[in-house]
Amino acid sequence: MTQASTPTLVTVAERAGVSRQTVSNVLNSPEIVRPDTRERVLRAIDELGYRTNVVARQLRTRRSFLLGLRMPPAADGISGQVLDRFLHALTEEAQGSGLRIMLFAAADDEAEIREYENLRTTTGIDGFVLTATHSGDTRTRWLSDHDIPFATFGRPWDPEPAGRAAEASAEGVPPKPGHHAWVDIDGRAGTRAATRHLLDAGHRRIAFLGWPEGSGVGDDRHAGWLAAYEEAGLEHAVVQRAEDGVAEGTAAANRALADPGVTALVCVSDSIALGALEAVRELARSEPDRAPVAITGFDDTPVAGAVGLTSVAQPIDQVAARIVEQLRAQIDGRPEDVPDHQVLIEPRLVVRTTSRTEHRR
Amino acid sequence: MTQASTPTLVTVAERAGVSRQTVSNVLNSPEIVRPDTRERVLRAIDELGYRTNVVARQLRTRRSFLLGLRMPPAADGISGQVLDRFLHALTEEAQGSGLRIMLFAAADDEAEIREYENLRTTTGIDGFVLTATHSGDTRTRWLSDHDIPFATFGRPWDPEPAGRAAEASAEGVPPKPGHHAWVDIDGRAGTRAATRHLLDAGHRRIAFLGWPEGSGVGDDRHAGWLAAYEEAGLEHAVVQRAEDGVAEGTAAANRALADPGVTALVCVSDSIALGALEAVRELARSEPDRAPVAITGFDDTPVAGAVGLTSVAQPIDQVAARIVEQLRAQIDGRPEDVPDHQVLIEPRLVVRTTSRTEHRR
DNA sequence: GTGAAAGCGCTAACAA
DNA sequence: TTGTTAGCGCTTTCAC
Repeated sequence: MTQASTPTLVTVAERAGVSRQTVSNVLNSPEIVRPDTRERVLRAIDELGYRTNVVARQLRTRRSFLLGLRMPPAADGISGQVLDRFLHALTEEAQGSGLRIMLFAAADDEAEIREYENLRTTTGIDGFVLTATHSGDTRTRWLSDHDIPFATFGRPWDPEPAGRAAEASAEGVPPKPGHHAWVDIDGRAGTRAATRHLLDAGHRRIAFLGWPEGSGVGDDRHAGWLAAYEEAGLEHAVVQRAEDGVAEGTAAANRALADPGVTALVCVSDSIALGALEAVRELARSEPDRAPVAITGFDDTPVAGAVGLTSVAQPIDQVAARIVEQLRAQIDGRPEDVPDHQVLIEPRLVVRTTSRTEHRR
Repeated sequence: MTQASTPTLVTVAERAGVSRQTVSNVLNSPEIVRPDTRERVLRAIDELGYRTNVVARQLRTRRSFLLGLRMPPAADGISGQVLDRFLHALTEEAQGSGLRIMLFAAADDEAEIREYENLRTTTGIDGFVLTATHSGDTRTRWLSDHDIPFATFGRPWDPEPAGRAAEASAEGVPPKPGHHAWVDIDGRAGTRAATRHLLDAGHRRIAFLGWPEGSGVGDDRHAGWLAAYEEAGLEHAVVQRAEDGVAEGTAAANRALADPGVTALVCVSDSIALGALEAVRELARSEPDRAPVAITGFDDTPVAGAVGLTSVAQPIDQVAARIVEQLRAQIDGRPEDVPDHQVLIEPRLVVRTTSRTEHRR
């Protein structure tokens, strides 16, 4: 009766002439085993091609080394690309740390929370990665309350809920508003760099093309433009707002360029910037005498590179790495080992042709 | 001693006053259990909030209901978006069929195969979804040889390996070259529709801007352009080839437009088409008298919608649905229940402004 | 340092 | 129809 099936701990143990848990020890606490025994066991493992069955281990240890991620609804915009890259980096980074990514779908936050519970009790998932945090996000609260490891790509955008925190601590519940692990890109720093870059080139009236007020990400980027102006001791110029999209960008740019003094546009996204590019081209055609208008985008999507758009690049790889790091520490029960629980990563300005027009007062 | 921990089959059994096995039966073969017992058990399940532990079940049944998917290297091009959408549709579709998607990373096909083996013996993954099939693909062969369920998004692009097939059958190995489950978009039909659309509008010299010869997908799309010309009984015009990319598209378009008779461009991808759009605009500026040039792209990416590019839309949702269907059948051991083992899905031409220029001979 | 026993939660086979 | 027995492959006490 040949042992044709895949080898188990017992198979290895028999071969090495030891007991089953000695093999287990060699695998999990090698330092506890005498060197020569260890050597013998390792050889048997190698000869048999033994691979540990993680399902069995999971049943025993209740740890799956699985991370759940909701596959967010396909973004219409060009900016959806960012998520794609994040997913890729995350998969790679997780794999490097012995974790796996499991995808799931959910229609909305409420459904997502239901799925957390489901995946947790059902497949024993160890933790979750959240994207697209927004103000009034109920997911982080739920996960915190249930002591489930998680980290978010994106800050908590809520204002500090002083009222609730006070109330909660009165009831003895630890107030932890937004005190979860998160990693985010410093959008403010990004647009500030872009705006400075344009100010340095001599531009004085730089319009900001943003999203409607109220989105955390959008407001953050707007703040960077403001900051650059304040730091330069200048008065800020025009702001135009629009939903994300190329056509919307064209319209917003046209409104901004109605002011004849405007010589540059800082855009909240590459989609908007692409639309602005269109508007600027049209302007160059209709008013050949007007000074060339510089443009910067945000996200550094492939299209930006393609059309020569100066843009703010998000170091997605870093984001993924830190998220995995934080999650791994939480899962291993040593969250204190990761000093930076909440990480803001500085983006990088990638200068291309659309901002290369020098201006002097 | 309260039962604070999550309920198990035993907990439910005790509550319902039956044996563990009966509860299991209620869950897995309800028709075998007497209605009133079933009712009682179900009530207990409900009251206790019991959820079956899939890990334990998996250990016993050796089935994980997990599908593996390699997260492909982030595509630089705009066309990468297609994959993003596929991933989303796949996740949703799989979830609807009780399957989950697990991601993994691999540097190349060889590493991917190693990971198949790894995931298989380690986490007991049930099957794999492959993307980006290409000629000389070793992955499908390996999976077939190991009897591992899988389905590919993309046809096998190899020529029928007559020699090897003959040799294999001589040795008694069933020759199954490319006889695995696959779903693909009919690229040929797509470009054919695009070309016809332009021919119907009166265009006669329609250039094809393609990728370098040798890629299955690219050649397939090229074939559609040829077919439309042949069906129309006309002689085909210019072909220009370039690597995928916006700048490359501009260059190729310029080469094609050097022929003054060319009035339309059928492009192999949206990236190329976007570049072509740029070239056509420039041309309109430099040679205002030349007839407007129509353009079509391929993939119907968000950018296409944004700039008004006529493009061929891939029904990704359908692809995902069929793939899950096939995989589910294989996993359940009833592959014969899915009649169409190999599915070619017809894409849809989305007409926008870039092809709206009417031409008469 | 090593081994024996127990059990994670479930289902497949058989017996009652 | 229902219950009993056994075991999936692993790790965690606890003796030795």
